[in-house]
This record gives sequence, structure tokens and C-alpha cells, in this order.
Amino acid sequence: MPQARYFELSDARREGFFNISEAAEASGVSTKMIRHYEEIGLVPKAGRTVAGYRIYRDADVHVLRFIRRSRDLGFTMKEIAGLLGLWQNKRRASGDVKKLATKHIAELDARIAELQGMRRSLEHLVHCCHGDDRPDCPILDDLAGAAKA
Amino acid sequence: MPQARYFELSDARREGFFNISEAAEASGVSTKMIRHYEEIGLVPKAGRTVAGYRIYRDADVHVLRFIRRSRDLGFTMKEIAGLLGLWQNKRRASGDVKKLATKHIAELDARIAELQGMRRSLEHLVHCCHGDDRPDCPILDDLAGAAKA
DNA sequence: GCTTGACCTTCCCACGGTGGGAAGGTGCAT
DNA sequence: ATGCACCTTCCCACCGTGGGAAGGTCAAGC
Repeated sequence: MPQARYFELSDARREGFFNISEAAEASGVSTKMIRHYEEIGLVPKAGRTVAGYRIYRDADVHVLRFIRRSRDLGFTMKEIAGLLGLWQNKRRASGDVKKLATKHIAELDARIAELQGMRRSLEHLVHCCHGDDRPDCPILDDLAGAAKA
Repeated sequence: MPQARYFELSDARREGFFNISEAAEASGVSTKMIRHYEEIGLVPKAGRTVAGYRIYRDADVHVLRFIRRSRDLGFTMKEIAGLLGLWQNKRRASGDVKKLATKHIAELDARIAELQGMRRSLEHLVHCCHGDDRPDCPILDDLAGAAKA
């Protein structure tokens, strides 16, 4: 859905288009990332003014906001591509969306568990370390492989 | 502590040196990463045989294992550089190590909280989605900005 | 000895996501 | 007309890891 290069920017604005920084402001996605998403094909190529400035409509901003929100929920680019596809497919099955989201929850859980494992080990080590001016340190001993974590 | 390029590989082995893949095996750090760590200066440049093969001693392998273990606990390269410095400084204060570790725990906590926030939101959305063949889907609605998460 | 295969070397490229900044063109208000 | 804020493309960086190509080396078997 690329729009043709018809407009002067002023005309475009009158027609309700935004330029990239307005779209960024409105969507919460930086201009850098908007261009990036376009480049990797996550969003369709934006329309352009005669001078080559990208222009965006409300619908485009919605898409960007959708992406932003998905990122905030930790979805990867690939997952977001999937979500966008489902979103734009009026005949989608909500079960497919739910499946994707559920899978993502599992990924989050895995990551959380991993971090908690680290946290637990580290907490234990910190607890064992007197933490004063003496060099003796069970944290370093463990890292060095003393292996009685 | 780079060693001079004196040895044939066979001599080096007799002297108790390892080649890079043996060091990788023994330390749990891939050959790729060993070279990388050397390149970024995290570990000193390895000794070489006359043919240019890197050779490693037990002490070097210990350093690599230290790094590996630190990575497993989620420390960043920068933090590991700090830990290595402390480890190799016999006059360190264990308090400095403890401080570094404590700070890292706080980072882990922040990251965990972030992921849990995502998880919570997503869990709620998934809970609201009937997940059948119908297209109607509160997950997509939320991502699209329906904004009643 | 010579071949073979497993190793080594350096080099470049990729990922995910994001940002910085240079160099050059445009839009608009004064 | 001048200046400033914005736009464009392009390249580079981060972190950590891996893939792979092109070329050299080592050790074992014949």
C-alpha cells in the first residue's frame, strides 16, 4: 500500500498526513526505528512527498503503535510480524493469536526462571561474602571454580 | 603475559600447553569466543607456536572458566572485566567484589520485574481471549491500542 | 613420501534492536 | 535571503554469539 509521490508536504498535511517525526511522536516509535521497520519489511513502505519525505496516515500510526505495544510486551520482531499478520487478517482465528501469546508467555517464563536462577546463585554468594577490606572472597572463589556454590 | 613464539605444537603439548579447541573444551568457552575475548582485550593475548597456533596453559583455562561462570551468572563483559581485575589483584577488598555483585543483583531484579510485568499483562490478555475460530480477539484489541489492559 | 581429514588462522557477515552522527536536501518563518 | 529545524541516506557502534570462506598446518595411514 505505498502511496504515490504526489504531494507537496503542505498539501499532504492538509490531507491529514503526518511527517515521520509526528508519526514517531504519536506512536511512541523513534524515527530511527520507523525507518528500520520499513527497511526490514515489518511495515509497508511509507508514501512520499515529491521531495522524498515520508508521509503517514492515521492507519500507519496505528500500526506503529501496535508494534510499540508489542515490543513493550517483549515480543520479538518475528512474533510481531505474525501478530500484525493476524491483526490485519479479518478472518483470523483468535485461537491463533492466543497460541502465539501463550508461547510468548512460556518464553518469558523461561527467561524469568533463568534470571532467577542467576539471582539465587549470586544472592547466595553475596550472602557468604563478608565484604570488608580483606581480599578473601567466596564470590571470586566460586567464579574461579571452587565449585561449592 | 604473552608467551614468545618458541614452540612447535608438539613441543608445546609436551610442556603442558593446550591448543585452542582443548582450551575451549576444558573451559566451556567456544573457540570463537576465546578469540573474541582476546580481541577485545578481556584476556591477554595467547602465546603462539611457530606456526601461529594459539597455545594455552592451565592458568589461561582458569581465566576462561572464570569468564564462563560469570557469564552464566549474567554479568556483562564490562562487569566481568572488573571481576577479573579484582580476582587478579591479591590486595583487593572483598567489599568491592560484593558491591559489584550486589549491583548486578539489582540489575537482575530490575530485569526480572520488567519481564514479570510483561508476563502479567500478557497473561491477563490471554485469559480474556476465548481462543477459538472467531476473529474477535482482545489481545489484538489491546495491542491496537484499545487501552484497557 | 604423499594424501587425507581435522584442525588452525584471519576475515567478513549475520542476528536483534537501538542509537549516534555525517553529509546533503527541504520547508517555513522571519 | 537567511537561518533553523527538519528530512533524506549512509555508515558505525553496542553486546554476545554464531556461520562460513579461504588458506595454512599437523598427524596419521598407506
